[in-house]
Amino acid sequence: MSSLGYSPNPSARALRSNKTGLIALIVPEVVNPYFAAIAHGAQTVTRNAKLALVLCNSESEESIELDYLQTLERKHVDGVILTPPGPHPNPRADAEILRLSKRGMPLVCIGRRIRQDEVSMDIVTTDTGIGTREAMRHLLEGGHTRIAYIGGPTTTIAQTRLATYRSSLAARGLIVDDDLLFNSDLTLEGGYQTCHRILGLRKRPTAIFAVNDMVAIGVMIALQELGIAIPEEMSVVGFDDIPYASVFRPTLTTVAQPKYDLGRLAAERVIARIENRAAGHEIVSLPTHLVVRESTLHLRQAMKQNPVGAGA
Amino acid sequence: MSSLGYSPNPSARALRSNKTGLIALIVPEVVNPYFAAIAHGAQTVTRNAKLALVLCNSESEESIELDYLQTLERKHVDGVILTPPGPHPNPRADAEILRLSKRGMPLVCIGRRIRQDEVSMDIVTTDTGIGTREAMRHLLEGGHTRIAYIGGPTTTIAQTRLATYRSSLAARGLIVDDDLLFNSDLTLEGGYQTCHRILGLRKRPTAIFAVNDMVAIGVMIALQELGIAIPEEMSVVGFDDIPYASVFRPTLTTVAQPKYDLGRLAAERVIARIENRAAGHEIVSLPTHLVVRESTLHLRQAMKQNPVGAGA
DNA sequence: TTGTAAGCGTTATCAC
DNA sequence: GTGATAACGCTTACAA
Repeated sequence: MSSLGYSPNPSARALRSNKTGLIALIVPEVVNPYFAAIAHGAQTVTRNAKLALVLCNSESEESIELDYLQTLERKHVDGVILTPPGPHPNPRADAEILRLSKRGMPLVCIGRRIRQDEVSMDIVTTDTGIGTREAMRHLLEGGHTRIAYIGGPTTTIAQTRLATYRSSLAARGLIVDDDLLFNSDLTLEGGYQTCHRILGLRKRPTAIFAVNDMVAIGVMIALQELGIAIPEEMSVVGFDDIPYASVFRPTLTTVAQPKYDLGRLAAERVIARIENRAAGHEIVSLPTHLVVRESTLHLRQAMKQNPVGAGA
Repeated sequence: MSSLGYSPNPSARALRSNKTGLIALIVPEVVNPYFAAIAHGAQTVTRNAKLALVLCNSESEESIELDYLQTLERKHVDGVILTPPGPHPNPRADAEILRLSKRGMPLVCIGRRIRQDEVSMDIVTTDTGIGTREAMRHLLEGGHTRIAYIGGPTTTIAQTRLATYRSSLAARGLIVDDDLLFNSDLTLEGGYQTCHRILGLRKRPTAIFAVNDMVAIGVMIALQELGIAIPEEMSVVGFDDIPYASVFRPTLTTVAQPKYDLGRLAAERVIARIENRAAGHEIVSLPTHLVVRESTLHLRQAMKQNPVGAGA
């Protein structure tokens, strides 16, 4: 019988069982190490489950993502993992996500929150607040009192971070100076330009907290060009801990996100839902933690060099 | 009829037509920006062709790659794109590749050469020799006479590079000092350690040519730790032009490879073969070019600072 | 030109 | 428990 190389025909099986064995992963840019790491995590899980991971790269374009959302259903994929599409929250795409989810498509979003009241939906995200607080404490204990914050597009996550920034300052009795709040897109160039705006301030900060490692590195490039010493004259903190963070000099202090696990858990969740073992929708939140490197003054150094808080 | 939302069932269609609409991409590590860029290129093409790209990450492990090679046939993918599996050429995997190809599976290899005499096979690769020669000319014109070469595992590509290194020196009447030839694995750490070995030489070189950007950056990290100025005391050149090359400081002079196009052309070739328009197997070679950045002395600088060739 | 029937390979069901 | 049969939805070939 099967002793001589028989293997079942997956198409026939798919036709009969209504299961294609395909899981789609939609990302804005595979080339971004953050999303590559998510893909890696998801791929490992699907491989072990003998499923195929279909890679969908939306090029950060709303129209392409929307197209995928529509096409994938027709392709009869068994499930979809969706990571947030670039900066701009997109109402049409959101509507499509809701539609898919309501039609019963196993669908897990990574790091994105659709309005919670409206839908129940599977979400895998990270504890942004905790990481942000840890980073702020690190800076505050380093003696900084004027800390610039570079935010990104106004997503739920971004709002959480900003709120934590504010409350961390308040908890120390410090006043939030709105002049120190900036916005940037999530690129190197964005960070570079924003840094120049920050340095134009009358009362310069002594530290910059960026929403993202790429932005933080853009900031550092600008600082280096201007001959401003990192961390002695300006400390910098990022978010994500992408590999660039430890390759750039000085190495970047950053809030690490468990990128690989984000992908892994999302895939596991999709599979659970496909196999119908999944008690309702759920939101999973993974821990973040601060990785202290060279771009910030450590407490002891700070005490030596900046007894009270570095002046501008 | 189709006016009200009908869409054909892909499984039934696949069963009938023996075409699943799936193309597999096997890479060692998606997280490596070189392979991520290839994936990006391939993905764009498959999207336009309304096909699905199945991502297979072998974790640089021979056993996993082998497993994919076997499983994908059973999954009835329409074609396979294969990028070289890490450092060690693997006879068993190579045998499987040949078997697949002979069984008529549309299969394109990126940057890897199976023994040419033995099989005809579709290959998309780059003009390593030309890029290497350009880089060597840049260094030689910069006044360098002692140039260390860090090679990787002995693949066909690596051999081409080394041969070009030798002939470039010979063309200038320079003698190849075998003490200046090193080997490293293709990682940051590999470059870091090899750099220490290079600096242990009695007669130090004034330039280092690394097989790969990650290795080159490892070299630069080691140099910086030891307080050796780049490029004044040591020039460094890499290969690939991954994004890290322009983010690291000093920015890295490197031979750019058209990574995205590698993926794009490979996908186009697979599709051509699937559609039976493909006149025999072919080898496509894409151009490479030198990107001069901060890690090497430019000609004019070199003349000022190193009239003849920097002494050790 | 339009319509009907058979078959792709699996799985599930039903009768034995 | 074992073995035949129907049905999944499409495609294509052939007949009307």
